[in-house]
Amino acid sequence: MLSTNPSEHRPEFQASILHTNGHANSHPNVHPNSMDAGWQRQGKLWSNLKELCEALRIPTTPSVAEEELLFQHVQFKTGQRIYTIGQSFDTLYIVHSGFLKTVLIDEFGNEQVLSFPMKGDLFGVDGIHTKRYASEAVALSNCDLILLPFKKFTALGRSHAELEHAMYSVMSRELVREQAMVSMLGALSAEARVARFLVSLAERFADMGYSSKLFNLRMTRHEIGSYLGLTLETVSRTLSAFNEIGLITVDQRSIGIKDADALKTLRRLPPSSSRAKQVAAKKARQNAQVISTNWSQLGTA
Amino acid sequence: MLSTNPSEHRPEFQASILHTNGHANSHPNVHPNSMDAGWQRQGKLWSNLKELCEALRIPTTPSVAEEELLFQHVQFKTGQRIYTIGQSFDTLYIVHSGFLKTVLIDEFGNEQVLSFPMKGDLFGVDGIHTKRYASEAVALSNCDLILLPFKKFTALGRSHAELEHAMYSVMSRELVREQAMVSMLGALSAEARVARFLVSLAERFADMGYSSKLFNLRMTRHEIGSYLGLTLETVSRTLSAFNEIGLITVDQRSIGIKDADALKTLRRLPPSSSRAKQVAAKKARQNAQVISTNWSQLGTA
DNA sequence: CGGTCGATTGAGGTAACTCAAGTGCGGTGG
DNA sequence: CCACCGCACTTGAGTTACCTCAATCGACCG
Repeated sequence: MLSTNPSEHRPEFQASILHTNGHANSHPNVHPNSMDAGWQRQGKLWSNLKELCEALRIPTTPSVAEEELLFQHVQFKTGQRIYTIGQSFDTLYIVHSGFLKTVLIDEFGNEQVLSFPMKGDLFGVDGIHTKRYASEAVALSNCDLILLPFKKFTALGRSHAELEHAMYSVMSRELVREQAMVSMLGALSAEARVARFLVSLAERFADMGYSSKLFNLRMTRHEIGSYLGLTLETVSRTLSAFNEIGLITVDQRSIGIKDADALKTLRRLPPSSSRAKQVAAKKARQNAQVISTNWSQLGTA
Repeated sequence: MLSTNPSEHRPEFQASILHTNGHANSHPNVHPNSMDAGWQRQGKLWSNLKELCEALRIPTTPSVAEEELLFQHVQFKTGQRIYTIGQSFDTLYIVHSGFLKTVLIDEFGNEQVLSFPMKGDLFGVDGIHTKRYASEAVALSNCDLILLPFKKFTALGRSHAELEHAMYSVMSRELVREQAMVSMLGALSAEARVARFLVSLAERFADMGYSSKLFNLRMTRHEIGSYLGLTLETVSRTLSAFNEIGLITVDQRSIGIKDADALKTLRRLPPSSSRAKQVAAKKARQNAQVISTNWSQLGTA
């Protein structure tokens, strides 16, 4: 069991993995509501099942609402690690507020960013299979996370049949996201990747109740590049190019979306594993004008 | 039951699939719905739970061995599609024999290969979330698949508690595989990707009881390229290069592994999102002992 | 035997990388 | 307070790894 001491508002129980110097760097940022205020007083350290389901955007049924099980929260400061590769797995995490990254680290110490979990996202799933985390999670801002011990997770599936499906669904969702990522890395140009990244971010901010037109990046160019399989210079140049074309405005970490539609459809000439022979050729003919239109959009740069 | 709903996306196509019966060229007029009674005796068309678990390499417990539930098999011939994108989801598939590919198809009809399922692999999982398959599966050879209706799948988790964990584990395994894929596409050179692909194939063949030193590719250069985010020409050139260096032998689809170790460690100068400098340095300071441990472990290689 | 398809190989182009210089911000110390 | 320094970011110039286009060749198949 976890430490069950709710009066402890500065959880040190994870100290073993958290020897990071805690510079309490509170971001000066555009928080419309509720975010940083989420864990106002030291009171809000636990959530019930209903709140957990709401966080994960899972439909709540009456039986769920009645469930009295409580789930502990835990706070992390910017730069702190939630878990490291190889660490023994026993709990999943749900982001209640804040921003994180999950990374893989290769044999040379190079980081590869895998995802940027934020409010409502579940992470830590990669630890289930081998009982050890396969990646590393780091807080990009102060974070409030809901702990979901894997044992509780599976038990929930058994006690609430309607939840079991949701469990699988959430994991399936993650898999689809990874597939989309693979597809992007395998087939899209640098500009298309950055464009899609921005659109995706905007949509996620919108889901969270923030502005999708103006927001602050929580990650560096280097981290974006790592996520997208590009160098930080390419990311920077691409953002500058989008800025010149008028698709966005850029000022350091602050991004303004000016032409979301153009960003969404931006593609450029199929650069890699494109050639799709018969079927592709047919459809390419049908869509010929679309491609050329996109070209001209971007070609004026 | 396999999608026998004529109002689905590709009614006639599905129907034709269902009529194909790998080993029995008779019964040209059999209805999909009437399979169970008629075909059971013609060889291995059903598996029990124990066999299913063995196929998935899941530990079998006594209670599993006693389970009398039967799971239907279905055969597909080379080139046939198992399901298509957007098709209503209700069953998962386990490869009993044969080779397949799963692909994503973009708006121009270009294929992006996501995986090459073979014996023991589970696929179709991406359909759980939206209730529609997010990808398309195609047989690269004649295949024998075990049908695992999702309802049965979840029910198994409930009736056999020890299986529930296995269910999540299998899905987690898939997720880790996708992560490795993302990492590869984001950070490795063309040669390293092809090398790792060959090593991975060799290991999977070994798992299946085949030779890991000499095997036939079941996919084209184009499909390999699509999978690895490369063009078919680059794949071909890289294989030729490996051949000249003596790492492998190549003759069309036939591959002989000559120096597995060299293939495994082949990397080349970190080509993309590598440079770990600042971020790594910062983290090194914060978590000095942890990181340096990792470095010393691997840096001396 | 011609037609199609997959694979190989060459020549040339270019998108993205590498290296490098320079800016601006934020923190720190004299 | 300002000088300094570290870090993230921008921007430029040169390089290269991979893509594109294209020709050739062999295997398979009706």
